[in-house]
Amino acid sequence: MKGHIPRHTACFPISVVQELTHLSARQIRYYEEQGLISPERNQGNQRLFSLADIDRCSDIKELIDQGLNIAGIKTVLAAKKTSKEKKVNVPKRSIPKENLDKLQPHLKKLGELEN
DNA sequence: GTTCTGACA
DNA sequence: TGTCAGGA
Repeated sequence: MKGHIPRHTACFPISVVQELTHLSARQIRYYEEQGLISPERNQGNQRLFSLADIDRCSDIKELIDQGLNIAGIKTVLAAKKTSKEKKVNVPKRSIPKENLDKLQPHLKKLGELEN
């Protein structure tokens, strides 16, 4: 048989991705908004996913299950693109830099209260 | 019937 | 994230 579809040939509707990744259409669309995936579009403006896209969604799914937020996933996927097999240190939960900045004042106050 | 975008809880 | 509206 040669019914093999090239990994990068986009030809699946979002419903298929939902079944194969166990992600909701809402999530799939949101992840695209965040630049995590880049499905193509047909003439009707409907998304067309390739097997590569679905694979990527599976990765995202797992990372989400592990408690990672979008920022964390972006980091992982970026690292994955660079090193195809090198093992990268991935924090269980990445904290957006913005939040860390907001935390500084509070940490300072806590320190003062301790004294 | 299925998917799309935008918006609100 | 879920869900609804209104259109393609």
